[in-house]
Amino acid sequence: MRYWLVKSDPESYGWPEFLKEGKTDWTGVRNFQARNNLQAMMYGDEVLFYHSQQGRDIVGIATVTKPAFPDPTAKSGNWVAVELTPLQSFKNLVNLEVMKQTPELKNISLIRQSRLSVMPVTGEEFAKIMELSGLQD
DNA sequence: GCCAACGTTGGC
DNA sequence: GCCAACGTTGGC
Repeated sequence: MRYWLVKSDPESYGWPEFLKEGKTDWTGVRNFQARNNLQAMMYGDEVLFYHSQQGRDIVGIATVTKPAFPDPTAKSGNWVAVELTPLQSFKNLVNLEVMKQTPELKNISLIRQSRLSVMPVTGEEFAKIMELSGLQD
């Protein structure tokens, strides 16, 4: 199983709406690197859900319930979407600033490549984030 | 609101 | 094919 992180501006789509809907198609990605990451996701992979712009926190974990399929919102081009389902809400939100101050997370893509919206997370990074969230996994 | 990072576009 | 201009994202 692999670990990932997706970003969303809570103003357009936040964790509470995601919980309410019960699942969502992660569409609209129009960046090749992010697209490649979506394509590499497999059923059951765990995905950290990060609120960009407002909060700047990882707020919970989702899981991939449908691997990559053609993005229905794309008018042209080879873009894909996945279906995500909420798995767990974090007890303690994990803030960007805290991650920056955590030595184990200094190489995390979230910090190194701030504009990428879908990115891989290592097992070690995932474990550390779980620890910071107050959930033991 | 500003600005840095960076991806994309278009002129040459 | 290079690179300047421009647009977008996201941290601050």
